[in-house]
Amino acid sequence: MAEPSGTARDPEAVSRFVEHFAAQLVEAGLPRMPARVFGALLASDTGVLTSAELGERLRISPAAVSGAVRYLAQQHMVSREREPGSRRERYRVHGDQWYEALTNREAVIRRWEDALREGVTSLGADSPAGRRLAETLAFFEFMEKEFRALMARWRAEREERFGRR
Amino acid sequence: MAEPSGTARDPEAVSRFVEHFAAQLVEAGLPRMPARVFGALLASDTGVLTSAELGERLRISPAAVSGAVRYLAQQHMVSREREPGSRRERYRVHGDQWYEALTNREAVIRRWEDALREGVTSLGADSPAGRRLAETLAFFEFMEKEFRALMARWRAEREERFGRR
DNA sequence: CGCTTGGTTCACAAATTTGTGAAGTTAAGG
DNA sequence: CCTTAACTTCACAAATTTGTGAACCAAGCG
Repeated sequence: MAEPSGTARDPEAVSRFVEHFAAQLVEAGLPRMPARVFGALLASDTGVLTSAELGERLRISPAAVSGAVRYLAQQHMVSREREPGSRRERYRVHGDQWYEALTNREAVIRRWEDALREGVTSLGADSPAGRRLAETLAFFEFMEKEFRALMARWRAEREERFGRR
Repeated sequence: MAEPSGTARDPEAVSRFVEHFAAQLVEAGLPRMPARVFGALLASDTGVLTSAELGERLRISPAAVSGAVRYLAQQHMVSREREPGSRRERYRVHGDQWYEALTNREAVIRRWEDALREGVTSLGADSPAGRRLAETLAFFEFMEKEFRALMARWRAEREERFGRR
């Protein structure tokens, strides 16, 4: 009932991919369960799964699902949708949304910048250390600016190659 | 003896910056000790400190220093230098090196791409899930390519603003 | 050659994180 | 209203990670 029966795929193969991909995400710093849940969503045909489906596919408790999706939603890697007229909650990976979230660490970078600015003033802009911090700060500011342009270019290329969503 | 006495700074203020900045890095996924060590190096005037100096400033054991610098060196965030004719080991943050390492997750991305490619074949390039994975893969390939150009632009801007190293 | 200083490795205790079962909460459906 | 389905929250046990002291190693120096 989970997938439109159009494409019957080997669940073994799907699971192998999910676990392998999740392992890479874990290595990159994502907690284990969120990584697996994210992998399962990515590998689902519709890109939407309910909590129950996630728990079943990954063989984890409802509590684990709950924790994982809360984390992912906070990171903007999935969106939750309350299907009206039903108690089922559904989670979705948007084609765009998710990788923006992964790379877009905007908020994180912003806090680094704040800390660096604080450092420059408190160590003195004229001290050698102050200069090093200032340069680092300039780098992040540069990246922040350039990144917007880069994402815009991607959207253009994407639309051209995959069509609009 | 640690710093050239030219700029006498408030060690309190330095420590505050180090801890605050380290906290941000930790939040971004870096382990605690490496983050603190990195902060201490960033905030030092020369950008070079010995193990002993690091241990003293951060109030941590030699073992902790050893572990932290091993980690940082592996991530290419610091380089270790064996000062010839002395047993002292010195650790350095290069102006460039370090932020390239932080952003440049090249190896990580490469492994994501591999996992995604595997997924596309095993789920079928024509299935909806396969198409989603393919699009994700295309995104990372795009980023990888663009990122090189972006770094080149940064080096140019940097040289202009801060002079060559 | 030994002594001594600077670092590394190892085993372990402490702290943190993870995932679970069980109890609690909310709202649909009779 | 009362029942029940679908989560969520909580307390706790298990596993993992962290940082330390202690033993160990390597290289200058006398």
